[in-house]
Amino acid sequence: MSAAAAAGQVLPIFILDDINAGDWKMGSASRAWLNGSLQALDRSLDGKLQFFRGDARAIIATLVESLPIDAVYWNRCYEPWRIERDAQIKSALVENGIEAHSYNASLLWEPWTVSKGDGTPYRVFTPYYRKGCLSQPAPRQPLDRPRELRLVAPADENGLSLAALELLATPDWHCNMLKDWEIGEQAAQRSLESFCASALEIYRQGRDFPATGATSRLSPHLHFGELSPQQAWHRIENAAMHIEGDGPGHFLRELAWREFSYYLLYHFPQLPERNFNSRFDDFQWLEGDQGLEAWQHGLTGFPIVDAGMRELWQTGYMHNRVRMIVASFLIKNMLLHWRTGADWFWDCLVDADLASNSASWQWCAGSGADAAPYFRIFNPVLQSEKFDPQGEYLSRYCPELDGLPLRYRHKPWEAPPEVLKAAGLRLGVDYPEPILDLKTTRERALARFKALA
DNA sequence: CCTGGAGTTGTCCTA
DNA sequence: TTAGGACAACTCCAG
Repeated sequence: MSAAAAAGQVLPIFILDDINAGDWKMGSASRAWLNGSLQALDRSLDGKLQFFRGDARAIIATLVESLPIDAVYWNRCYEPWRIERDAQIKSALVENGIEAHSYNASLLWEPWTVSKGDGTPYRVFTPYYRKGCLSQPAPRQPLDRPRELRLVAPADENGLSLAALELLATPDWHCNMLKDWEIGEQAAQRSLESFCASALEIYRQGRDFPATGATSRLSPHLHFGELSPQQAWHRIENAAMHIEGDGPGHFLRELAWREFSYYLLYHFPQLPERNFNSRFDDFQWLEGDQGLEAWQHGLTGFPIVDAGMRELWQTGYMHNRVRMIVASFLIKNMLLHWRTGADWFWDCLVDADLASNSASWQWCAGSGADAAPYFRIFNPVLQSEKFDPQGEYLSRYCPELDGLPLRYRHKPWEAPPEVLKAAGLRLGVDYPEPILDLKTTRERALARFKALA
C-alpha cells in the first residue's frame, strides 16, 4: 500500500479466489474472521475497498483492460497455489506492459534468503533460527501509514459488496464464535499492547498454562495481515528493554517458529499433503474414522482433550499447549492420520494457516521437520494435572464436571460411584465414558512407530 | 576430515 | 519421594 500510494492514485481491491485454491479453500472459521477483517479494512479506506470473487487471474486481466491502470501492487503469499497463481498474474501483466510490484509484508526473513553453507535448506529449527536468521540483518522496521493516500472512488460496476462474498455461511455459529474477539488492525495493536503490558514478563512459564491467558492470541491478526511480524518483533524487542527475564526472547522464538513453518512450506511445497519424512509413508494408521467425531465434538471422555476441542469449536482458537495434547491424542492414542486432524483444524481455526498447520501437525506426528520423537506420547491426565492444576480451564469448557473433587476432574472415570453420585454426574449420560484405554493405545503406538525404524 | 554435543513442548521405570 | 536413565535417529555445527 505504501508503494502504491507513493506512485499515484490507488484503487484498493480484494479478490476472494476459491478457484485456484484447490484443496485449500479457506475454512469456515477463517472466512468469518476474514469478513470482519475486510469490514475493518474497508472502513479505514473510507469505504473504497472493492471486492471481487473468482479467478484472480481473470479478474485482474479484466480490470487492467477496462481501467487506466499503470501498475499493480500486492504483498507476497507463500502457499504453493498462490505462488503459482501470482507468478502467472505477474507475467501476464508484464506482457501487457503493466508494472507488477510485489512486497514482503508477512515474513521476517524471505525463505529463499536462508540456507545452510552448502546451499540446501535447514531441517532443524535451532540452527535455522540462530545461524540462518539471527546472523542476517535484523528484520526491517514496520512502515508508517502512508502520509497521503489518494483513493479512487469505486466506479466499476463489477465490484461486489462484502456480503456478496458470502463469507458468513452459518450465521449463528460465527456470531457466537467471534464474540470474544476484536478484529482489525486497531484491535491487533491493542492486543499487542496488552500482551506486552500484562503477559510478556511471565510468558516463558505462563504460556504453558491454558487458564492463565499468558499467550498473545495474535495468531489470527498475523495470519490476516492485520499485524505484521515486523511490528510484533520490534515492539517486543522494545518491551524487552524494560523486562527482567526471558519472556520476550521466548516470544521472538515463537515468531521464528512461524517463520520456520513458512520456510518449510516454501522449500517443501508438498508439506500439507505428504510426509516430510517419507519413511512415514509406510505407517499403519488405523482404518476408518473411528472416534473422529467424538474427538471433533469434544466427547472423548478425557476432559483436557474435550475442553480443548470445545474451545476450538466455540472460539475458533485453542491454546498452544492444548493443541499439542489433542494432536498427540488423535495421532498416538487414536492412531488416526495427522491429515485428519489438520483438516479439522483448517476448518475450525480463525488462525488457520497452511504453513503452521501442516508443519505443526507433522511435528506432532513425528513425520515433520525437527519432529517430536515417536516415544513422546502425551498422557492427557498428567498434562491436565500439570498444566491446569486448579481445573480452571476444564471448568470453562467442561462445566458438567464441576461437581467432582478436583483430583477426579482430570479423570472422572476413576471416581468411585458414591463420588459420582454426590457430584450428580452420570458417566455415559452427562459426560462420556473414555473412548479408549490410555495404556494399551500408548503401547500400540509405540510398537507401530518403532516398526518404522 | 573427524568427532562430540545439542537439539521446543514427555513418560515410565527403577533405584 | 524423587532423580536419573531409557526410549531413536538424524541434523547441524563448532572445535
